[in-house]
Amino acid sequence: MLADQIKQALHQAAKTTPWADHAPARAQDFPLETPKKAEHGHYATNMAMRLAKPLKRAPIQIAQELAAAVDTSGVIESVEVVNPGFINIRVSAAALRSVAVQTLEQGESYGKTGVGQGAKVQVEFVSANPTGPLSVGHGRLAAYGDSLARTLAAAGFAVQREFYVNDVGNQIEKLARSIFKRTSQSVFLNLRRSDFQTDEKYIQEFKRAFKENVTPFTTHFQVNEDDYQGDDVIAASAIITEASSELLNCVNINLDLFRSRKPIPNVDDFTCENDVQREEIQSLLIHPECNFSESRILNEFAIKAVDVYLEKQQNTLKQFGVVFDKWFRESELYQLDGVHNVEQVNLVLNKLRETGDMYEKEGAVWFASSKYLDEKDRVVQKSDGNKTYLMSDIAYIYNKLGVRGFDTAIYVWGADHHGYIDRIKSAGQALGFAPERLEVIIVQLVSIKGERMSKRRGNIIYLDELIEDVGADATRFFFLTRPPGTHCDFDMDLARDKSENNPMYYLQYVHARICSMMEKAGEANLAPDPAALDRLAEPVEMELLKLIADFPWEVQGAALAREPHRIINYLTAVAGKFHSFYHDHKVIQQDDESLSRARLALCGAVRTVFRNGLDMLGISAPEKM
RNA sequence: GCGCCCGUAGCUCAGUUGGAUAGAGCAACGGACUUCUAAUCCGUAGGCCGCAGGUUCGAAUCCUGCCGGGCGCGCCA
Repeated sequence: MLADQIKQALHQAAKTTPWADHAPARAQDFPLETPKKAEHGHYATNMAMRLAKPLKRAPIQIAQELAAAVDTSGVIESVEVVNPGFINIRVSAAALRSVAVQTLEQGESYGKTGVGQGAKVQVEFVSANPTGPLSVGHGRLAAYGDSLARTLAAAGFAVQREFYVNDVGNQIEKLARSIFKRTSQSVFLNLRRSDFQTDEKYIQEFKRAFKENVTPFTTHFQVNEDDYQGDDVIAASAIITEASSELLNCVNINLDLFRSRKPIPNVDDFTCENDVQREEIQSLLIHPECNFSESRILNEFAIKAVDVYLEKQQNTLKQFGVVFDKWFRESELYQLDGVHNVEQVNLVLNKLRETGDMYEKEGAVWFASSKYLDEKDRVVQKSDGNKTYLMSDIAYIYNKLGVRGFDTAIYVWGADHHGYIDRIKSAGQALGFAPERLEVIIVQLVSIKGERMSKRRGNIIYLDELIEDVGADATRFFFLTRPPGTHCDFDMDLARDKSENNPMYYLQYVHARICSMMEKAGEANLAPDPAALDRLAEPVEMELLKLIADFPWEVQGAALAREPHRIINYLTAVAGKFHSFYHDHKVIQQDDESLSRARLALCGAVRTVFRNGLDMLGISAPEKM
């Protein structure tokens, strides 16, 4: 890329100065910036000012020494030293023109660089609990994580996108119980989803019928504060029982038992010496006639519920253009490891016991996270024997960095999780991983402005509703236009706006405009011709070429800073320049074929930048608008 | 109370490891379509960069204190 060539040249020049040993060792570390003002050149370096202090010399002199040594016979056309010590660099027109040639040659791979050196990076994001639909907050996480992954891939990292599924624990049990209750209700009410045209109608009738049938039964199977109360549970219940008549049968039998007031045997009614005995009794309790027990039903519901919600989430994300490479289930960490014949959680637990990072106190097992970054120690195994989510998370780190060998694991979390950063990083350190291998990025929460449809469910809006309302492109655009750390006020009215008020079209329009122009050119038998590029001489054309040259540099910067929003800023700047150029200069000129071909080549390069840039954002590049 | 994040134009926000005269979009006002798409362009107006100190050649950016807003502080996930 052009910037690298400049750095090389400067690095080379620095070697011949009196202060050569103070210059950066590697060319890629040579400071270079792109000035805001055109009169400050194409590139600038503040090297001299940085060295003024260590060298105890006037920066302007250092700058002059460097400037004098720069080879101006290649891509650099001129260097200029300005107070207090800036060195402004201009690139030759030939070098700028060759940028367009490269862009057209490289096509979809233009913008890619090798800084990542193929390092294995995992981006874990969204990771919502499989207990409900995705919200708009998840949407921002999805848009950010996915664009970050695309940007990292373009910068030469080997990226894997992962979604962590919390499929064990209290939340899942709670969900299973809620679905079980809803299913019992539907059996009692004798309602079947298949008798209704849509889920909405079914849910509506379900709620109406339930209200009108208040019996002792309803007090037993009533959903309360401890249950998930959303309508999606009613739908999930229907989906599960439609797919499994066996399970529905069990619910039926359970209801019969309840009606006949036969007590449902429970393992807690017996005294158990130990877990083995407890399990034996549990298995004996399975009803002899129908081979079922309520806890078994709940277990079955839990497994199916996770599948149902996961599939829904996957569909929503797919509509959003986000596809994960791996859906990692927490339960995997509790499966026996074939090599050591022990659960991964216990493997890690024992490992940390040996290093003294885990200890027992008051019947629980604690992680000594305060030895590292945390303010206090945390429980990983409760006194009832159950592991906490933190234990899973610790084992998960080991799985990522130790077992699967990612060089870097990036966690993308919502702001409500920021309190866990210290403990998760502590865990990484306790396991012996270098701190920089575990990154946590906090994405601030989303609020909705101009929202009108929030009456039904308070302020909760689901991601699929948002996508349906404003479209996947606009949704992604508005989430990505801000850096992750800022609070996002989502302007529904603006996002929904299908007119020129919507800034997203400003970007897409560039692409559509060029496509349409290319079509016109084709009719006139004109094609882009890089060989004609030396016809380009207008200042605005050279500025456009310079911007095109910046693309790989911008992508690289966005990837390394984990800030994909920079691509939007960049594309907006290119769009402004392009629209301005388009307005002032006619591309297709019947009486000047070579100029037409040259400008078409320029436009083709701009189009490539937009295709690739929009792709990194996950926003479509329409050919017509 | 403690911790993290944020505070920039009327609104939503950029501002690249500290750099040159702080920028976009929306809203407002005034212009430009017989022309490759006006979903566009050109111009005007709009600012104690929350406040006060400090660090230095140089601060919106780094440090300290305060003010205002968001979030988090469980043997919950």
